[in-house]
Amino acid sequence: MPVARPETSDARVIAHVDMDCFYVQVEQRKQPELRGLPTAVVQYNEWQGGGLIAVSYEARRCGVKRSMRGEEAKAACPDIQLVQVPVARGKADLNTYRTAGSEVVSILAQSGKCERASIDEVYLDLTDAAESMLADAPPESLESIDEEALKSHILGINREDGDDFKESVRDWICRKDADRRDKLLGCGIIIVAELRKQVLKETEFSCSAGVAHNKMLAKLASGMNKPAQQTVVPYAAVQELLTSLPIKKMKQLGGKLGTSLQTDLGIVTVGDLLQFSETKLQEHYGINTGTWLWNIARGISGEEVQGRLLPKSHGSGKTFPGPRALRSLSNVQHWLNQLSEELYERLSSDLEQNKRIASTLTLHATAFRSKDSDSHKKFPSKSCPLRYGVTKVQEDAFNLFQAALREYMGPFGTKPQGNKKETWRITGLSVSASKIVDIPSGTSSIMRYFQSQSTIPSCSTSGCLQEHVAVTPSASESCSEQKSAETEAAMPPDKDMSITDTSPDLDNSYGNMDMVPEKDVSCQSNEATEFPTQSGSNKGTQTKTSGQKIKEKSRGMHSVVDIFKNYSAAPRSKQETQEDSTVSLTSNRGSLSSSTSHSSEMNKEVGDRRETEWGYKVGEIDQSVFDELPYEIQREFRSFLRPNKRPNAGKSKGDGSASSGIAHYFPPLKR
DNA sequence: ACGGGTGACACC
DNA sequence: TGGTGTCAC
Repeated sequence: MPVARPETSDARVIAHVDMDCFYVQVEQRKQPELRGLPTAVVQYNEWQGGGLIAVSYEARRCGVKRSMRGEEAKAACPDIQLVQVPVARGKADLNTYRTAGSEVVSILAQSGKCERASIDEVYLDLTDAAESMLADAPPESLESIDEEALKSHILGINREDGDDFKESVRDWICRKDADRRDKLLGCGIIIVAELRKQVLKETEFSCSAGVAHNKMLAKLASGMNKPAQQTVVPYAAVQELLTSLPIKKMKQLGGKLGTSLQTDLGIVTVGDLLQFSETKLQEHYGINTGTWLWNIARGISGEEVQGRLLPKSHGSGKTFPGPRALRSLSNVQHWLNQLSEELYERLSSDLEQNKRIASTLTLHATAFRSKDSDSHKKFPSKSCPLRYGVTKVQEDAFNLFQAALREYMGPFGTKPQGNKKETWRITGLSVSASKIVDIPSGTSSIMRYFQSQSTIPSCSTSGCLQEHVAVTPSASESCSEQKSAETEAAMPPDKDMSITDTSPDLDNSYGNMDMVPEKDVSCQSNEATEFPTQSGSNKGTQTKTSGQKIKEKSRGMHSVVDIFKNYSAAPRSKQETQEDSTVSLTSNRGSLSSSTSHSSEMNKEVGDRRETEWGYKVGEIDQSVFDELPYEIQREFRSFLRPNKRPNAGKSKGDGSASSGIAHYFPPLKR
């Protein structure tokens, strides 16, 4: 699965910045009295003291390790301070850590291309910055070198002898006869040291870093001297570093592939790997992975730093181990509601802070079937278009679950196999949102994407759009009677922490699956209109929530989601994919209310040519589709239609031309 | 059948 | 595609 990326010819300067026991630091910043004490962050304290997810270095010295239980940690290190992960909606809530991670990213993103690799890790491409420094103010010209930079570990430079190691570091950095690549790394050292100091100053978090010519080596280096230190891999040190390195230490080789290398080919160290020809490796692992392996054995990796500061998906999940497994639909629904709420909260802030909307909702679950044969059949994951609105996400998630459950339990209708009821247990649930696209920034997003519609070369005609949209799937093919009242009543106010599932189990049997209709059924959402499921393609997610919507879609309605999808498919004008370095922390750059004079001018244009220039008519977007828009977009849409009421109407001419004729197509704002 | 909750990515 | 599997922190 790793894929080979040949090294670019020019030497790059890549840094990997890794926060030291990040969750612990976040908690210690919140509670400074914990600083310096052996500390661990733990979640779910009920069972054996909860599971550790971060351990301070003081605690590590006591022998505490990640993946210990809280009680073990206490045994190993009686003084350890255990801090619990915040809990919301009955599940771990990692938002404080995400936010803290964003703080760091927004600092690190200032100096070059930046990739948020995980919640506490960042890659930086400092090539440009290093080259500039080399040109304008090379290290040898500086009268003093940053003290932090002088503390760097430079592979290949002996650091043991005495306390003049800083001198040797200085010498290395300033060597004027050095290879250009080394000079660039020398600049990188100084830049990274500076960045780390800035991170420490502005966030109080310490971090470690690796500086090298590619991501793989930088990543390797960042872990070599922790905490709060940085390590550099000069080109000349690569071979020595790698030859004795166990392959399992290399990223991507920590799992099955690494094991296979070891057991099938007898490869333990990268040096061993070096002995194998590229073709030999390809024979065993395919062309891509083979080449990739051959390359990394030589320290070659051309993987680029992706300019991405924001996640590409959001997910919310929870496991229900052993005795806590979910055994009833109503309990599953309850938890899906909780997960969906959290997910939606995060989607909302992504929209507000980053102006992005997600378009796909996916449900994952892990399950077991108690009786019966192939019990390791996987529970299928299912996805559908994401409709904005908490209850919509909740409904869709539940519908996806039911569709998947039917598939999982088999194509038998409502009858149990034999006389025993076949039962299921759910041990893990998660909902996630993906395919996140930027909304055209600033103001008038709606108009811009309308405009973009007419400029998309390949797929701008309404015919194409229509076809695309006509069968916009949603989660409700399996749309069951929601029986929400019943469910609500049946659901005990979350006593879930009790060891067993205490909720009623009435509906846990496939024999009782009448509430998960196999065939068509009337879909009772709020506006419940009856409709037939599409006959042939009973394939899971092919129908719309309401019959009304189906009808209207087939008349040529357009889903806003599709519009956005098409928009994002068009070449963006934005040159670099790197977002603003102001990420989320700086809570928002102008909410939609911050409009510009641009908008009024656009409005005028819009007023007259609405139906001719664009591939379709504004009025063709019906209410149900409108409802799928994120609330903020609805709001903007509305202001677009009624310029006089636009938030900063002051600047607008507000000719009102659109206000009467079109506005009635659109319902009151709904959340 | 506890390493939990999240994420990215390659493959088909 | 959407769905699956792997990997990592």
